[in-house]
Amino acid sequence: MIYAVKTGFFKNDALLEDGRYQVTGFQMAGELIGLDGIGSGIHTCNSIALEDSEVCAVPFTQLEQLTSEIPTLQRHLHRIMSREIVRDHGVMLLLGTMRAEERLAAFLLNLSQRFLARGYSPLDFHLRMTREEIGSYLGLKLETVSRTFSHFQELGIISVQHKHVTITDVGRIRAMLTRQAGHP
Amino acid sequence: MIYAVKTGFFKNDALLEDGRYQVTGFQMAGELIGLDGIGSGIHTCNSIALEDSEVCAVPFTQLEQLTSEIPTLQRHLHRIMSREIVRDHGVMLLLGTMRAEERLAAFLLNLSQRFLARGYSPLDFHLRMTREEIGSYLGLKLETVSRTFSHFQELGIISVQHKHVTITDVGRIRAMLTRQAGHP
DNA sequence: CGGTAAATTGATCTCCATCAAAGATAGTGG
DNA sequence: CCACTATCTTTGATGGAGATCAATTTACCG
Repeated sequence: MIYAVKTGFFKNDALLEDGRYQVTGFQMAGELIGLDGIGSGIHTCNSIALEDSEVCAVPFTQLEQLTSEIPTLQRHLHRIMSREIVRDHGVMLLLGTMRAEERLAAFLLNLSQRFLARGYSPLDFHLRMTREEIGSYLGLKLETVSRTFSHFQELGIISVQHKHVTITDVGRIRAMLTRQAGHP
Repeated sequence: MIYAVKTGFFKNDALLEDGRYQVTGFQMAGELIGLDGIGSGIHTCNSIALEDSEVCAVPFTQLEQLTSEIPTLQRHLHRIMSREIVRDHGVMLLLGTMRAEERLAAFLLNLSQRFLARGYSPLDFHLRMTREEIGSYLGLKLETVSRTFSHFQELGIISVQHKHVTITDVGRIRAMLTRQAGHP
């Protein structure tokens, strides 16, 4: 099965045999869940709704039949899958090269853009996930996430009240992601 | 274009506008390069041969035509793409949750398995990439990679001479990846 | 209202990055 | 064949970002 999110908010996570666990992504309206199972039919990760949500479930077999009949759909599916691969590479870069503040800035900017694309305010939104889930996704501990939020607030870049975030200086957030030459 | 590696060894890397750089993977015989460009036709990363190599280039359009005609091929392509997504999630887990020794152990084990699958010795092989490239892939600095190699050697787990690695205790390497309960 | 989960904040420690220098290797040309 | 150079690797010393441990505080919900 593949699931298209109609409304709501999901988290995706991977669990290894040895107990290692990590949030691998968050999905909102219009995004697909379960691409990892195409072809093999076996999913390697779980998805959990973080609020009341609606999805549209599509069986793999049906999807593959449709795509062979409709070339446009096939191309569309390929585009979505390759976009997922590119997105994962972006997360790998984040996890491999960024420091805590850069990671959180990238995270907030990404959420902001996705809310904007859906007609919600890009500067004022409600986080559906906990600090721990954010930390897991960003490769940080929940305490570090909390501290970094506080620090951003001290700097006057954002205003946080628990799960409600208001971005007051998008420029500064963007600037955090533009690494200066010679920076560690 | 998609490239199927016939012989040789490649590294793949992503370069961001701000100069951030990371090796996103290594490919050997039988593996595909360029899956990120399917659908959009635009590649977001580079591939560099680390030794004399041969590839088979397949244009996207031709590939998509063939897959709509041959259902088995379509399913095969989907399987390969989703496997790439799953692989990326594995790297995300590595980058997000593992310490240096675990990362290098996972890296060596992965190489070992891939050499075995191709009929080469899984316990005795030649690294084609530099310490810096390994470090970039694993989210570590080259010095840390070198030190960790040395440490593994002191422990009697492997024997390293520059780019030649001999695994003398696979069990211990596997054990490093089986995180004990309560471990940091 | 209690009771539980989530978040904040502080103090300390650890792993890895950074800085620095020497040693090994392969490739080049005399 | 051997010096010569550029690149890669190893190893040591030091420092810093974030993890860990610990204690409140705040929100959430039956």
